[in-house]
Amino acid sequence: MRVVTWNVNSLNARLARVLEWLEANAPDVALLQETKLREAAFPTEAFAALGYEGAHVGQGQWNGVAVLSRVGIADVERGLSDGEARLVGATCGGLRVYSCYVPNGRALDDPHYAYKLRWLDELSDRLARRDRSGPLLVAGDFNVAPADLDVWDPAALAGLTHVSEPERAALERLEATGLVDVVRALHPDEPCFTWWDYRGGAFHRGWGMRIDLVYVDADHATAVRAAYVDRDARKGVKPSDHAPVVVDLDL
DNA sequence: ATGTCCCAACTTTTGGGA
Repeated sequence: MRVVTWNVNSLNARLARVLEWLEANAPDVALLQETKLREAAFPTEAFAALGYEGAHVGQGQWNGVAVLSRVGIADVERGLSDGEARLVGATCGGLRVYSCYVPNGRALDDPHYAYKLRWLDELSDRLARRDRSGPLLVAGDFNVAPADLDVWDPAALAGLTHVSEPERAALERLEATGLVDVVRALHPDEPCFTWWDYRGGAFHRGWGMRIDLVYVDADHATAVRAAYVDRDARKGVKPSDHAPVVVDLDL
């Protein structure tokens, strides 16, 4: 089974590129973030034409998460207690998946930063109580770089969000529910950046971060055959500022 | 590091968010 997670930064602006990518890479399940669409505006027919069913939690201008699947969608789970469109879960071909869009945090002294930490802890609490009878994959834009290897220059980011100790500790609590960061597990020494700012020529300068993560439950992490970032998708005309992260599993 | 992109709006330019 092939699963991809991708923060598309507006599904409206990115639809042609997303469809092209789906056709070329043929994932069984696609987890999208930042659709920025009302639920009524979700392009159900365009995805159906490629064989995908969708489950979308949208709120319009901001946020928005979706699951696309060509192996079935059941037991859709919508959101956390904050009411924002940042989490959707579903069971696709026997695999339980979650598409996550963690709050950005903005700055360490911003109320949005405390909200980010609370949101991650609520996600951890939810996953700690999960049904462990089948395989689980939790992925999305976590807006946290787990370690210094995951950023181009730790010194340049000191004092900013995405790299602070409390954010990293919140990710560690999530992992402690029994999850494995499979890109890092398969590539222990490569940065594997997933996001580059649109500004300042960041992509070409290599100023990136690994903030889009794929977690698989520890019992099934050994079923992962490949886990990689498609950085070519960050190139070309009207790219998202995030690249897709692909995982192939032999469940 | 902030040279961009995307959205909404009493839209033709600005402000908010990332």
